[in-house]
Amino acid sequence: MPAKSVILKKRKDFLRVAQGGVHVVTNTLILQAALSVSENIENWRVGFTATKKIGKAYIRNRSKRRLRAAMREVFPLEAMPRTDYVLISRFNTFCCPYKNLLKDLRTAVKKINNQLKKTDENTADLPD
RNA sequence: UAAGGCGGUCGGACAGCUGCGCAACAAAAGGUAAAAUUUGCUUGUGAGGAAAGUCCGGGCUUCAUGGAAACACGACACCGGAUAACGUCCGGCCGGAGAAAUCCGAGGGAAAGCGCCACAGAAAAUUACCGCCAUGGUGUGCCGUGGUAAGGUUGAAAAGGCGAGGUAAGAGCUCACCGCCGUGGCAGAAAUGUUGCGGGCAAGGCAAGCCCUGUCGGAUGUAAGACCAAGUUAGGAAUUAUCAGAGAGUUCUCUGACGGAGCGUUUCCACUCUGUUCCAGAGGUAGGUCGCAGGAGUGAGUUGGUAACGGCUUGCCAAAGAUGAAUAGCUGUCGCGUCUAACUUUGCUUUUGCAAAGCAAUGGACGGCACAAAACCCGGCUUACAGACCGCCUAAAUUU
RNA sequence: GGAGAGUUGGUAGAGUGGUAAUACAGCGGAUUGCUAAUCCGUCAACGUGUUAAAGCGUUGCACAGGUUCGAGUCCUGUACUCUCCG
Repeated sequence: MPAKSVILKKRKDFLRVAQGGVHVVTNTLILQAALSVSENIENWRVGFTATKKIGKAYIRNRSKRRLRAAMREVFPLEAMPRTDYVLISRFNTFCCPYKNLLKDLRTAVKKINNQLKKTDENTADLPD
């Protein structure tokens, strides 16, 4: 298990993941991911986003907190190293049952890992 | 009693497990040392009454500066006070609502000027269509001239109102009362109230139309601004360069004059900067550090004041300080709310039971269970807000 | 965090304080053997009315107040949308 998760903070990182990566949509959240560009980082990294569309400030804050709490339970078991994840909250992230949130996050992470592996193999096959 | 009004306080509580930001402390590695870094069964601490809207007023910041005058632009506007200041607050006046407590009001000027008042109506501000009266003519239908503004019609609004006198008919033409305007007395610090005298209607509404009068205001917002600083990039050309004097000694310095520039514009004064022109520059992008938490602060007592608020004494806070933004997630118990019953009440039935009503007690179910989260800091305003509690006031209604 | 603009039929989009234009789309009709194009009419909501209409009334310019005889327009507050500042 990695010692500590690294939180994404820079706008650049978010844009790179959103444009260059793959994404999975579930009922309660959206997950984006891309391989990390930095070679030094052994651990996975993760960022959280909530748009103004889903509500006012206190709703956005709590949505992100719940995502963070769910991440702590799920990611140590499921996440791949040297990968950047971005979790985006949806309308019902704020009010849905916590168990649903956990379940959705687990399935989303598994799916996205499979997709990442595929793309990784494809790029490896391509001749430089 | 229930109802209404005003002011104030609070804004779920406790426990467990897993976590977050900041500060302190300790340890680790590191190095001359320090900073930064990592770790911690360590310790402490961590959202609001509106943190919100960004609507006002300040502090603070930079813009190369201060003062005066005029102009422009904007805000405000009964009177007096409070305040650092305000469009805020307090007290009073006037107008309106209410039975009262109490509440509401952008509440200066329309006799400085301009503008607008659609349609309708004769006329929307020096007006006359129908009327009424007098008089002349006449074809006896009516027509002309003059007077008048009481009555009619329109409209949101019609030229003081109402009554009496008066008159050809009428009219503030005259008079009483009311209103209005001017002016004096008294009360008051003033707004204003009250009262006397005079005028004789001249003066319709709109200033949240332009405007006038008075008061106030430079712009900019912590993405201000200060500092450190990867990467990248860093002197050429033309022409000899205001005037006078002095020093040094061959392009510099000082003094004075002249020209130019200096926080909306113009002018003046002082002060400062600058001295041939053009391009490129004279560094500061990514990133980081500071700004960044104790100040017009607040509890209690006392004192001045009707009050807002001020003075004095004494206590409390220097431990929120983030920046894709911490203060949480889950579970349990209690509390709260809603619903419900095998619970309660009533009716029926010999009982079992059936039906209806209810949530005061008992049991159960459901529910993040008000509005909403600091983002430089204060004083206000505005808007959102489940529920709980406290104090004072009113007396229409009901009861005793 | 800060600064600024806007909101009018289904859509676009005018509108000096005095009757909510215009275009497109839609609907109905004319034209045609049929369609397109063209031309004419209609077109905010609700109520009333009628066999069906016409007509009549009320409310409508994001929402709520205010000024005014009268607000889409002027003033104040609220909500929402968009743009700019890195």
